[in-house]
Amino acid sequence: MNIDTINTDNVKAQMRKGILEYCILLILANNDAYATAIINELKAAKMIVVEGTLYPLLTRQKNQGLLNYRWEESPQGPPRKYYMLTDKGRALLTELDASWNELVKTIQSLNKKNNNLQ
Amino acid sequence: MNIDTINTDNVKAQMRKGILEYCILLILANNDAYATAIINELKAAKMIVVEGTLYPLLTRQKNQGLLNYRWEESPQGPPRKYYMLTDKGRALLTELDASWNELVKTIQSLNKKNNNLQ
DNA sequence: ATAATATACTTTGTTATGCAAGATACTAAA
DNA sequence: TTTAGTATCTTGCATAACAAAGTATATTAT
Repeated sequence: MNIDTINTDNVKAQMRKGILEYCILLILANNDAYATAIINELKAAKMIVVEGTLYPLLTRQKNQGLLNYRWEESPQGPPRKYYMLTDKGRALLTELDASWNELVKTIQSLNKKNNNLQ
Repeated sequence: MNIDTINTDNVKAQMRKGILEYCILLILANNDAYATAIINELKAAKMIVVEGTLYPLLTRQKNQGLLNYRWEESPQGPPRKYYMLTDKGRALLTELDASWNELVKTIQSLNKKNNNLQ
């Protein structure tokens, strides 16, 4: 997914597909985090995500320049890759916030129509 | 996507992928409609969808027993396939409404965290 | 008549991506 | 030195969104 594509026409269509990416940016906007912590946070929010999904996604976002990472030693076990938002990532997050709000409104309006007629 | 899968564990994960399906059920809950009309309604809501996406999706939902259709003559042009919700489709729509609300709350809570810390 | 245009449905091939499953690697404790 | 726990990464499969082309029907213009 190209960041420039998101910004133009089909924001909501891209939002539809990008909710997981959006959630990751939201989590990282709060705190730098490593993959397992992100998975746990998503699980706590009842959004099941597995490693085979998350790792490639983080790599993709990093390659797009949305994220960076640093290695940190763990109190127990192998070192952890802590991801953090870049400026570009923060900029995209701001746009995705707007797209998300639009999507919510769109679905509200589709719902409202039904309520009016029932 | 299996209707029984949706109802159990990973509602939000399925919701993420199923927003377009959700929108179609929402539109059809309002009025029976044929494909071109559905596309226009989604375009009006700035959710770009093309024929190559919509037609297979409608067929899928019909095969799952969520939709039925009837043929209707058009004032101009070839006959139209009007889709309508089945009872099963309405039941799923009710569940997806709940899942959607949960997803909105989840993202609100991820957002709230950030606001509290800034 | 018939060619052109508009409308509508369908199919094909490509690409992307979510996931299950397994592989690799580091650390600590038994 | 083997087991258990934590963590990252990879592979192979299935699904699905899309672009693009194809098929079919009806109307209008020539």
